[in-house]
Amino acid sequence: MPAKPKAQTRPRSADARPQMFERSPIPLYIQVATLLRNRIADGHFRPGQKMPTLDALEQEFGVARVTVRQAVEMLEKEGLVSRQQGRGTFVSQHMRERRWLHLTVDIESLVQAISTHVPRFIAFRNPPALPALLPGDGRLAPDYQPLLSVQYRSGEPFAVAAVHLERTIFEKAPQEYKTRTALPLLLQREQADIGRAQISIVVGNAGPETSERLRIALNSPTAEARYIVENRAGLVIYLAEVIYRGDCVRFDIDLLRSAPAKQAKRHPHVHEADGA
Amino acid sequence: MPAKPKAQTRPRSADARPQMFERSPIPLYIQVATLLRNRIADGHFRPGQKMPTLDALEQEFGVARVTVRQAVEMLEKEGLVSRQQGRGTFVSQHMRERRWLHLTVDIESLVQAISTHVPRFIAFRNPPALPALLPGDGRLAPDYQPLLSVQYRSGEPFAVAAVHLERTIFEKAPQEYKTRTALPLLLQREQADIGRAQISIVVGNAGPETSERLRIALNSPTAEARYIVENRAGLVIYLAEVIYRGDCVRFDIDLLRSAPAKQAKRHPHVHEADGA
DNA sequence: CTCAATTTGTTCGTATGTATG
DNA sequence: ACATACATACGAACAAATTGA
Repeated sequence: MPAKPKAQTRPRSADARPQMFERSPIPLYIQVATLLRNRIADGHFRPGQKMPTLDALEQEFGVARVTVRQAVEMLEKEGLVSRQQGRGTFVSQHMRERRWLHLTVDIESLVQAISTHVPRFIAFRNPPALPALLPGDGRLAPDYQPLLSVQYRSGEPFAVAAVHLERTIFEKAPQEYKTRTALPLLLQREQADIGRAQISIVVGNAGPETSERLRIALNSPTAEARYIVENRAGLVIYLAEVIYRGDCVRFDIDLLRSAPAKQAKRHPHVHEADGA
Repeated sequence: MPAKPKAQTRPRSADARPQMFERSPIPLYIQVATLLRNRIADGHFRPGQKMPTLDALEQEFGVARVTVRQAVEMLEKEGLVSRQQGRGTFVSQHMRERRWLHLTVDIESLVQAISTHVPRFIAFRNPPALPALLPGDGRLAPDYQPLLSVQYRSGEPFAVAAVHLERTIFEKAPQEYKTRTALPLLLQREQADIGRAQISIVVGNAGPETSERLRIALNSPTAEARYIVENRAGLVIYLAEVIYRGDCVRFDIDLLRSAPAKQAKRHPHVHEADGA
């Protein structure tokens, strides 16, 4: 045997990742696939267009040919591209509009949007915990009715809602609250006594139950919206955590309070009384 | 000797994942680590408390001992837990408050919050593309000045901003716009002529440049906020895409846009929880 | 002090997945 | 397609430290 039958191949430790990918533990080919998928989604690659050659991609990302090939293979299985020997890889579809859920965040628009959603209520044994209060929030009532539901749109689940409704308000119309979305009902029935309504939005990641119910991967990104409604006395009468799939939702917020005429009946807060 | 010392070992194809983890291509031990980290973050496991034994976790998640051990090892390297042979694993710190950037989304609060941020401007060759307009947006001006910056907080980058400022407005005070955050300046200088201001927020994932600039993993979740400001004639004078780290930001929105003067008293504009 | 139970640490063998050239 | 290297994951057995009886 010669000293070096195939010379100094020096497989660079097989996984010394290119800089670009180094911060992520996710398999390389999946990261590459995600990059390419994003380029299709944002129109960088358009339907019918030829994708860069394997060589080009290999060059650009600094990965092995097999790796980028594996990535393209994923996209083909998803139906996003089609490959042809000798010709190249072509973008087949425009990705269907991902962010189809547009929530305009003011009270009327929101209520209107929410009323069109279809909730399926879920039985539970251990009632879900109340979301934590933030500084500036009002005080808690002694008892809340929990209501768990999954929101569907054409058969696909897109959000899970864990609602906590102040007990006495729930008791006023339990059958309604148990079958319909609570927020529109609440605002309709208690309109005169609403003192404060706020949403807080964070980017989260799906836990085991959520990922199961939304049929998404564990820890995939979500938008968590925490709704809080207080009456004029500063009592929290509604506290909900709604977890949306991160990839389908958009929140639109008007920065200038374009106060429609209706909002003229707004009532000022009276929080000074209880030492805010 | 019992009948089956090692019996039917049947190594179940080495990676036939338990149901719970099946939807994710991420290595198992990292998924488990994330679950445990979340439990520490949300107070399910408290500082000083003993974590479940390896055996228990192994049982709960249906993974091998070595795997769960690898997960705990990650947490130890992060300084979240400490392990002692023969005793167990203990939660060492309360996780520092992750979401320290609280953006109250109304124009005054937002401007005030943004003015405290420290931008470092970035040179660029290819000017960044204009974010896409949405239905309902105004019309575009013929020319915009792009401004790229990274926002820092105690040395850590938390957002990248790609601002497009209408050319003639930029030319009125180029030096100022090149050194300070544009939005507060703009609203101050053009206050009388603002016709519309809106934010749209989506959950996104960091592309190559963003992940590099924010020093986060490629494709890790982000909050993308698209700011648009139009003058009274419906001309888009400011269009910005700000990409925040997904794990540090919270958006607070008042649904009842009540009178700003009083609101200011109750909600401090930005409360930044102690970062360190 | 010893013993046993508990709990983490270590190692082996095997199978498969990822990534390179 | 192949040879190579390393990472991931499994199951099992054993070693070492801690605790309490």
